[in-house]
Amino acid sequence: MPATLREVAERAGVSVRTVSNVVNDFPQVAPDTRAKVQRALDELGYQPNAVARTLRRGRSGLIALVLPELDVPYFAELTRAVIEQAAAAGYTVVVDQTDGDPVRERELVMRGSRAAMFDGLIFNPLALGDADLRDRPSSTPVVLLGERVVQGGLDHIMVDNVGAAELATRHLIALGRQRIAAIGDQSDESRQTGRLRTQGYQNALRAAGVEVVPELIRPTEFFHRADGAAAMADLLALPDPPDAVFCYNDLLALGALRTILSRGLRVPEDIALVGFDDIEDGRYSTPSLTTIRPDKTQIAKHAVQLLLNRLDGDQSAPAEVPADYDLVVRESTTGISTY
Amino acid sequence: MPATLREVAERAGVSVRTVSNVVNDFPQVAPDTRAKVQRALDELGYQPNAVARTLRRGRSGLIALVLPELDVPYFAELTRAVIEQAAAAGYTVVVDQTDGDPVRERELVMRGSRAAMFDGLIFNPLALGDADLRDRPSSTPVVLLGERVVQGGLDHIMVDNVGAAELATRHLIALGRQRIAAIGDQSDESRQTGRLRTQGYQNALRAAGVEVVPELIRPTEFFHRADGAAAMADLLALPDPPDAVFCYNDLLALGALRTILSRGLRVPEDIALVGFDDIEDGRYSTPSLTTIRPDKTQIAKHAVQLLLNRLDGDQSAPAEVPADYDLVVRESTTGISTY
DNA sequence: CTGAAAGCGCTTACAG
DNA sequence: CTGAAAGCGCTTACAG
Repeated sequence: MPATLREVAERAGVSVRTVSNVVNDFPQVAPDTRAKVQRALDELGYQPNAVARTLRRGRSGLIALVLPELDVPYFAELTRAVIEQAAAAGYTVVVDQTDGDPVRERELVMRGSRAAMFDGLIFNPLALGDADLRDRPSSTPVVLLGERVVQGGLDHIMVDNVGAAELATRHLIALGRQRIAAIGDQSDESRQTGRLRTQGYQNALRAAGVEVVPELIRPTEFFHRADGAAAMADLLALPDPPDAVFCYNDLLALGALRTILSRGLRVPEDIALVGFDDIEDGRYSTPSLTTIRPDKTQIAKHAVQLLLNRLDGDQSAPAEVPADYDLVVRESTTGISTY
Repeated sequence: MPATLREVAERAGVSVRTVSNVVNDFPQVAPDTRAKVQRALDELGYQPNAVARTLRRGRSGLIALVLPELDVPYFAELTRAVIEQAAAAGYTVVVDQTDGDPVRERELVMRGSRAAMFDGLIFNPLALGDADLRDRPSSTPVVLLGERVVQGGLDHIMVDNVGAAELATRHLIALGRQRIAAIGDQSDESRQTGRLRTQGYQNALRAAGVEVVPELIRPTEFFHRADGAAAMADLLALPDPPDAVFCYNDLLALGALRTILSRGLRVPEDIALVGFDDIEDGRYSTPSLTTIRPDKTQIAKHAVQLLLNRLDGDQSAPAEVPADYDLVVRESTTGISTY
């Protein structure tokens, strides 16, 4: 059992108030009282009880980051950025994973359960939408990440998926490709990302006068390597396979790359590839991956800042913050230069 | 402000005790009392205060997983496994990242700070060793992961690094390779992993009568792709480059692979490659990666089980649990079969 | 500069 | 089956 404040006070022959003053480094403590208390503190190896302190103060110093999947590199990299930003503000981040499961998302965000020890939440939903989030019983501030459209009056940071997908597709068009496929469309109403990127892809094709061919738009259930590999196999089985593919994230692109190379085809000579996310894997694949790079540091910075504002009592209208992105051109569209 | 138990009690015209009984689903509540209370609960949107509950109960239902780096795929994949195992036991896992920084490791594990709201800790140290962990002031149970040797009387799960490295190296020897390099040695006293794997590598070479060539053993600061790429470049600059490389993790191997391919060399024809960890990236690279596969599910299962035992008051001697592993042979040593 | 005491929001023996 | 009350370990206005 760790020592309590009262035990320290008894040992030092002072009141708990004075011990608390010393523990919290308050200035108005007489030097020799401080020394006496400090000795008792050391002897008993006192550690403040964080739970009691939180109950009393009304703040834990903890914020939760709730993400679909920690082992998706984009989220892992984003997590690193959020942890750094929060640490700079004196907050500790704890991370939780939902697998995009609506039940788990609801449980974590509605905080019915014991997860409710956090001062605030940064939440990237996959399944939950406007309706679910509208009347949370909790007053814990939430900042939303990602494309799930929520009009429910919560701060929200997202990349312009349509614009980014257009940019990626235009790049392939500019390369002179004519049969440009897309991997990652999602028919599921609750998954917005795929739909929005398909929209941008189609916009770009139409603007360039390139025909939109439905069979070149491949839906996937998830955005994992395996999905990309399978979708690419389907595309290669087409009578007239594509000469370029826009994959809705880098994991899909890496899966597609594996399939292409395993058939003895070349990237980008036979098929050019563009991904999305700029995860580290894509910088080290051969060929390296041309991709859309969302500014993860900026996303993290905004998310933490918005949350801190709310914690400070900011009552202003919910913010809709667009995150910057750009196109990073690498070997999967320009070719490998062996040196 | 969320409603409190007392407010619900007043509204329902009962005592807090009765409300608590309803909230916690205790059976001995009269049906109509229950209904009355339930109505008040619903009307006020009552959510129990998890902090107060934890203070009172002495348990939060939260366990912390403290890892060096979340964006290293091995740890991300391990995290998934731990979350699954803990969830099965009714615990929620929160994850924290130390970057192997001794200051952060100490802060989190010694729980000087507000992180101290967890019932238990699963900790993979990088910098902290025996001495540091010996006299923790806290009584929160800890289970250690990884190779950092700790005799301090804590439960500990680790893979046999020496044995696994021998297995990997023997595989390369069996392929007939003669100049087998190693990437990932660590001279730093506090980093055990590299040293142990080098030992296994050397054991295997000696047992096979292959000369140990110091210049073929490359130290790296971290176990990241960039380190592997740089170390491989050094090896290729040697007058007599290796014909095989054992990389101490898959990330190093993926970096090395990138360097090899970018020089126009072939894997495995010119240089065979073996990694360690079996991360998903290595299953989708071209060529796919031969690797040592630690049983991550088993590690997670043991870690959670050991922790639960301690939480249940288990006072037995600290356990040293070896984790299973095996060699997964893929294209980076056997060659790519295009189909 | 320090003490005695209230209270954060729960849970739970103790009565009845 | 339900109420009045103590207490988990802190922090902090209120006195002095």
